[in-house]
Parts: sequence; structure tokens; C-alpha cells
Amino acid sequence: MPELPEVETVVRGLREPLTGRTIQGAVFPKATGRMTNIDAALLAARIAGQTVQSVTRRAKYIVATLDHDTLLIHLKMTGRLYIVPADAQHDADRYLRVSFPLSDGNELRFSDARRFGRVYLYEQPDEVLSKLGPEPLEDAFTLKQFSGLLAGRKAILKSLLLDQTFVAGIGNIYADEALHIAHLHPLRSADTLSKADIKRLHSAIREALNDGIRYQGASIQWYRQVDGSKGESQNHLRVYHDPRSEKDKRCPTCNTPIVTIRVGQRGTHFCPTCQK
DNA sequence: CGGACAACCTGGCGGC
DNA sequence: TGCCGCCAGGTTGTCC
Repeated sequence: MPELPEVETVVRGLREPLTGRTIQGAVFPKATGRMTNIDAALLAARIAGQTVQSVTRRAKYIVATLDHDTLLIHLKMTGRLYIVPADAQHDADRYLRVSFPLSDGNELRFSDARRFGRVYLYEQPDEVLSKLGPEPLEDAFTLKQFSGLLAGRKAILKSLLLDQTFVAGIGNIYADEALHIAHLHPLRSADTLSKADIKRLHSAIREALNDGIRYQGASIQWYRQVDGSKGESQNHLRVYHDPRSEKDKRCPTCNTPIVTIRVGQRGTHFCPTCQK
């Protein structure tokens, strides 16, 4: 599911109900497998009694800064976070992976059908976060910086945009959207971009992601906001779609049928007329 | 560095 | 109605 806009929407939804609350523990109803970076019982013991200082986002990670540690949550494909009264039944959610009881009588719950999601507790979260590329919506992400990052890169554009160490937070939907806004073909090599191409791509990345946030994320399958509601971004996408359920997707600019190919194992959607 | 591919997991849907 | 195969918003590791 979640790319930068979806994770940002979830973070905004978590900020008020979590900030200032004390986490009382962590309950894992099923085997945790690879979900945590440390033993689940240790995580539960260590997190108990720590108060949430802030909830922010870095790339696609939800970052909850606690008194002594930082809780990182990655939703991967199907993770969901929501808050319910602590007495709500656990078995009402067949995909529940962990719940965190809070000092105000509520619980933060993490649900994940596909079990790819991750819940990490780090004293030094930079172990994970420092490997990530720049945040594309921050002021520091300038055209100059972006040009510098592209210098010497020869990768296929679509694959490069998905590389979290290149620029953080872009996923399959918004990579396709940004390339359409920038009029660039997903198979273009990064080393063929003109100065004008780079400028368009830089602003297109921001536009695509900001649109996603404005519409509160894309609920194509599993993604939900903290309150359980769907986002609206899926109704405003230019090229990204599911070819099986939407067989006649057309370019919003020129009405040409959108073409779907595979690039680096990912479904990739583009307008053959507008994107060169 | 970059591309190809398998893995991790399960659910949902199209097609037959 | 079944059952099969394929696809899915992400990431990581291996091999060439």
C-alpha cells in the first residue's frame, strides 16, 4: 500500500491521539516471525512506560519518538494502523499483529494481512533512517540537489525513482504519476535527461506527492486512514491503474490509451504519446 | 552501479 | 461454483 502520501496521511491521523500518551506495553497475538528487529517480549518490556514525544515520517516509515527509544513502523503493502478503546475485541480483526495499550484507555493497533509490515524499536533510529535518500517535499530538496543526485546515474528512470536511497518515499503509483507529469518515458535512462527534463521531473515528483497527500492517499486495495476511511487519491490518478478492472484507462491530456508494461518487476503505466 | 530474479506472505480477482 | 494462476501500494539479498 503506502507510499509517502499514504504514510504522511496516517502520521497526521496518529499525531493527535498518540502524542503525550504513555505506551503501556505491546501485545502480539500471534507469532511475530520477522516483524520486529528485537525479540517481541523484549520490545514489549522496553516500550512499556515510554511516552510518545512526537509522531513524524521519514520516507515510508512512521517514526514515533519516545522517551528513550524510537518506534519505527513500516506498513509495507497491506499494513494498517488504527486506534480503538482497549476493551475492543482482538478477534474482531483477523489480521491483527500487535496492539499497544495507551495511558488514555485506547489502543494503537497494527493490522497486516500480508505480514510484510515491520515494527522496530531502536535507541538510534539513524541505523535505519540515515541510509535513505532526501525527503522530496522538504525545502532542502532543491533542483540543484536533485541534479547532483542524478549526475553519473545511468539507471532506468522508473527504477531509480523507486530506489529509496536515491529519493525517499516514492513508490509504484507516484513514480508513474510523476513521470507522466514530467512527460518522461519510464524506460528513459537517467543519463539522457536534459536540464529541462530534470527541472520538470523535480517539480513533477513534488506535484504528484502533494496531490496524493491532498487527496489523503490512494485506497486501491488495502490502504485506509487511521479512522478507517479510504483516501481519494485513486480517483485522481493520471496513468496508474489496475488494467484488469479498468480496461480503458486513457491519458487525461491527449486521450491516448494508457500502456502497461513491466519495469523491474513492477507494473508500469504511461502515455506513449505524452511521455518520451 | 545496474539489471534480473527470487523471497518474504496472503488475499482477491479474472478466466476457464 | 470451484480451482488455477496471476497480480498487488515494498524491500532485501544474490548473482552476473
